[in-house]
Amino acid sequence: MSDTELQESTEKLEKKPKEGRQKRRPAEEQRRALLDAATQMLLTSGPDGISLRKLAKEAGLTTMAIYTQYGGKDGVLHALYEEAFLRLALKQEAVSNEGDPLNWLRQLGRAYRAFAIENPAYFALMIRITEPQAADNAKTDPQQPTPAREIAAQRSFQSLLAAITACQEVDILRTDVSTHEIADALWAVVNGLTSLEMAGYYATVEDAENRFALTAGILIEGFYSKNFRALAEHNSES
Amino acid sequence: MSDTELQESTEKLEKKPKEGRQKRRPAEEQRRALLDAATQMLLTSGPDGISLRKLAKEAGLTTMAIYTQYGGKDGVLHALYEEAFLRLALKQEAVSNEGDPLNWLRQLGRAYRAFAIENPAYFALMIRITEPQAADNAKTDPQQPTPAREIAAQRSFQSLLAAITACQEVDILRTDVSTHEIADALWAVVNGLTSLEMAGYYATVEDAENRFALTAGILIEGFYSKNFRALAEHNSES
DNA sequence: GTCCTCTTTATAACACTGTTATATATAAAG
DNA sequence: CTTTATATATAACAGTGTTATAAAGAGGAC
Repeated sequence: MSDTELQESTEKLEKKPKEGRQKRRPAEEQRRALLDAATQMLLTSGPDGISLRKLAKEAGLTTMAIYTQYGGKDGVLHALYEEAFLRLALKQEAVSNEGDPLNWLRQLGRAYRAFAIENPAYFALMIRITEPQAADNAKTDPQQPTPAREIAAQRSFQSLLAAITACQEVDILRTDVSTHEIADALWAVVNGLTSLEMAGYYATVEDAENRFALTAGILIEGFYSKNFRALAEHNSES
Repeated sequence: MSDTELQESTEKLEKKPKEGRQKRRPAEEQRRALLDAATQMLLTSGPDGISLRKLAKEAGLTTMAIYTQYGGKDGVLHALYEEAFLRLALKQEAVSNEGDPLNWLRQLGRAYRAFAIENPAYFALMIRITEPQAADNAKTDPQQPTPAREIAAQRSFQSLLAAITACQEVDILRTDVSTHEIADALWAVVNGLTSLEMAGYYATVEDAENRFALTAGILIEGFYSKNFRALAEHNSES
């Protein structure tokens, strides 16, 4: 399954720089038409609502075209994954990185949550990647802890790393913990909170916002450097 | 879908105290045989590996028996959900609540992670409950933020609430934040960290353990009361 | 016990799903 | 132009969950 994805990915990468013109007239057009239909189907019916037959009918093609273009359903979902992570990365990069780096970091967390709220279908798809597979992975190769599809997610992680680094450079955040460790912690918490909210765990939106602000806020404060912590406490007392 | 579950649940509750003997000879036996087969199928093949036809064949029954006993596949999964949360609750309650309440709280978090590692299939099923449904929920009733199946999860939440309350009573944890708010924060973080670990996000088990200890530790410290924080800092300096 | 009623069966059909053979048509290469 | 390889369309395959429908069983009424 994952082998097929990797083959299809490398195959695509090898073909593109080879020759400018594809085999049949509308080859790239088919890919786009297919992906557009899949995107609309995802947004309206969710990840489970995507069917190959409906997809082919919607795009005006046969089922086989999906296999030649994407290698099957997994390939289509994989392409949607990439689109989702790309959109998230763009939203993260749209956050202003000028001024207070701590504010930048906080805005990144809020942007993550906002992305999920604005694009619930994309977020559901992203979560499905990051889902425990239980005993199913016994069929696939047990190694490979970081799948190839995580590469798409790495880009949105760069913004987080940059913001944390900026905070560490001006002695807001601790430097005795690595940037990556802090990023992992913040990402795990923000993702966990957002997932629970999207799953309807919190009764109201206000509840979700409060829980998010409280938990994420406390975690960030936990990574404050000694000097900045003393400064923050001094300001809160005055 | 969820209506069927509720009907099946209440129907079962009304039938049981009515008369001791069921209609056909093996009625309760069928339920158990079905659920045992489903459990084994879950443990060996994961949540997606459960098929009604294979299930019926394994339990020596026809497909229809599943519908009369559980109302369909969702009913079977629902029963497995309950079993999973019951096992988790038992594991949580097995944690010693004597001695240091802060240690009790920490052990509860570790027990949650240990449960996931020991029962990956059950955990995958529990996560599937707590999964964003994206636009799919447009078909079901939009209200009802807390489904009936969460009742099963409430029991394991009680241990967490009790531990936090105990910590608040001896002035270890803050009391200006409600017990439930702290519990929500801790649960979100522990669940988020564990989900990522089970999804293979961390390269090694050591990495996962370190991230878990760091993040959960920092969050708990963030809920320390002023007196306890001062005490803890004093001890660490000596 | 007999009759009636109602639920549970068993068999099969229904409407799907993703995937894969296979033969035809089409494009590129020699 | 011929050959070769790829993409297509059609259809079949092996599944899935769910639902009609008719036969068989159990429970209560008389």
